[in-house]
Amino acid sequence: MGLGEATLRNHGRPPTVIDVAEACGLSTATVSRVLNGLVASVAPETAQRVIEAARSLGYTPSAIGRSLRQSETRIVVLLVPDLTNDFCADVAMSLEKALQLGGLSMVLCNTAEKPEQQDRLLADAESLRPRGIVLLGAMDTPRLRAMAQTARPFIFINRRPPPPIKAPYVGIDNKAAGRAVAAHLLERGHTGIAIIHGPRKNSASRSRLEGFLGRIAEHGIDPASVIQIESALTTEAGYGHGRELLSRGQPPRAIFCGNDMIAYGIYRAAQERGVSVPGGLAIVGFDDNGINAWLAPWLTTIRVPAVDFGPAVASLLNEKNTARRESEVILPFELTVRSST
Amino acid sequence: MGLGEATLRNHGRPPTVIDVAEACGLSTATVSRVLNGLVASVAPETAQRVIEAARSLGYTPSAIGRSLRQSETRIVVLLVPDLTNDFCADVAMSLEKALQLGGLSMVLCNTAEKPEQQDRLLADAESLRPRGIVLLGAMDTPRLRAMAQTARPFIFINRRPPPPIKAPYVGIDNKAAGRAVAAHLLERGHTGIAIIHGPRKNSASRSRLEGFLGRIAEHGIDPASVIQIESALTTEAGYGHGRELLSRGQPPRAIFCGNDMIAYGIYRAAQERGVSVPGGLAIVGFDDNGINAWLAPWLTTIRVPAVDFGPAVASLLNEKNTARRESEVILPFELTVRSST
DNA sequence: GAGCTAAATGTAAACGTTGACATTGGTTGT
DNA sequence: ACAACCAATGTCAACGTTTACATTTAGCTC
Repeated sequence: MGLGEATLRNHGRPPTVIDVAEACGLSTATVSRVLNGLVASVAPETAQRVIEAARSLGYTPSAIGRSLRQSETRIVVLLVPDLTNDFCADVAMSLEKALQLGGLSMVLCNTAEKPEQQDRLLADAESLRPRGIVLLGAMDTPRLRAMAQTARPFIFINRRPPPPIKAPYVGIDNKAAGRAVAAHLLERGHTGIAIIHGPRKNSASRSRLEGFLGRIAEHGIDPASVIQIESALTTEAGYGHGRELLSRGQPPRAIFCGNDMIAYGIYRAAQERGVSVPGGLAIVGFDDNGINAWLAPWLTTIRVPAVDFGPAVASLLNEKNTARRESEVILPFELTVRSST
Repeated sequence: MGLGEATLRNHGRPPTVIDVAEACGLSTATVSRVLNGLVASVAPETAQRVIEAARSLGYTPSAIGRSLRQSETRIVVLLVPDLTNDFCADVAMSLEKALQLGGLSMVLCNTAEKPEQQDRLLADAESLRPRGIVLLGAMDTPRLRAMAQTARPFIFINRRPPPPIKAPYVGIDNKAAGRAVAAHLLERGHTGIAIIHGPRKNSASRSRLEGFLGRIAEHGIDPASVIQIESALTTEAGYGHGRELLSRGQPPRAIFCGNDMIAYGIYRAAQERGVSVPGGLAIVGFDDNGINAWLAPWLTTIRVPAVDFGPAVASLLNEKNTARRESEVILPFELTVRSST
């Protein structure tokens, strides 16, 4: 049997194009042509012979060999800050799906919001020579700046590339979203407002804060009267800040959270202190995690179309000269009003 | 400047080990030795020269070249059925973390529980020549059987390898878990029991069902009186079955769900019909998603240590002869009793 | 100082694939 | 009959890295 033979000769390694060529008495070039669908210049019965030989040997082309020859892999690297965050998971899944359609594979790495880890992962990514590198929630690190000058396509999601770097961006209009939340809270007559936002280093957090405070100011309220807290984007952090805020002499009556996770934590803190929502405290989240529909049907939040991010990124990657293009895809958001405001 | 020179010569491609060798006037062998930490047989000042040249050129070794030479990549492929499921996300994240420590990268693919898609992805995975292939919730497909005979390490999570295949397995004792849930419900005096389980094709679902019914029978109840429903493991499916069950003339008074997602759906259906939990209906989930602590603090469920799966899988991958070894890692589960029972 | 050893470095082949170019043999046009 | 062409297939180099083996050099010993 051919299979045994090849296995033997290759010392346990998978069969190569040479094995297939020998098995069907043709050259490697012809085998390659057939297997890559260049059937135009191959006789039909020859093609058939190749296909049968490949099948009987259980041949699968080596992506390594192909990549080396073409000096290009079919891999895209995605860096996320936290996969347990629903939003990240949705983006990751939608990107993987979109890439699958184009025959690309996705390497997923978790930066855990740690700059050093991001740099380590960027180095690993670089050595993979991927088709592109996608950063969800990028941090401004030395290696990022260094690598951004490369020809390799970089795409930023949710947080814009740090200033000197020019690269495509996919996200929403965070400033407008911040304004929308402020407008909503003001319209409902809420005062005593607090905002628990993400790291100021991130363009997304900054823009939301800016939009939010801007709208507040327009309404004639002193933005300085708004309690501003910089926080990690986790339930635990939200819960901690919630307890602290609610134990103040004059606790806030409305809180705008950097994401839904924080909002969950705040909600828990409010419940524990017997503060009613929205009567005693209004809460607004951000992202509208898919699970909200089932488990947090009370949460007013900004719906971000996470599953649309993947296709948008994939199509940017397929464009020519993606690297140099400073294109932007701004996706629509939507204020989802529920009972927490 | 060296950088410009190399860039020019390579026509925009990243610098290679040859560029570095030329830049420091040494051979590629020496460069390779230094960069791979074989410092033992290289003079210290020579090593320094190499390192500086590499740095000034911005050299990053190509994983492709290395892989080709060593006919082995540093990639592990993980196939999951649904990344929006918290449990899958936790496993994926913990595996990625564990692999990172060993310098491995993780390619993540979504099978969406579709057999054809799993087979397509398995073919892609094979061509990547990964260090190992990890299947979370594997389906029994032709290609899986074919590939399992390969020397390449396969590891099964949560669902055992389909019978003829021998491969390492990481999971919990599903039968015991099923028994534990039954014991708990019986102890609380619940009758009129239903079970909404995952696909019967999967060993995990089957074992749970078996353990559950076994324990019921031991209690003197006819297992045939238990309503059994095979279902997809999603909130939507749970909600649908919940509505149907609760609209029956004699609705069940206790439901054991295949995972927490289904339980969320059931809960919603119960709320909508005004059925109290656990008074009118007891609900038990499975997995204990991390978000439960915050958003579903009412759900009695089996806690599966998702974040321990990654390290367990990683250590199996690092063992020698992983492929042939039929090892098993059975992780502990825990019945988390909350107010839904 | 010849002979030996060990340290430091160099040489070259191999990994699997593809595609530019070369070759073969047959067919058409004049 | 000869050139020109076309279709089908083959040859071979290149992609970037690592490593077995070869070579050089310096430091010893007797």
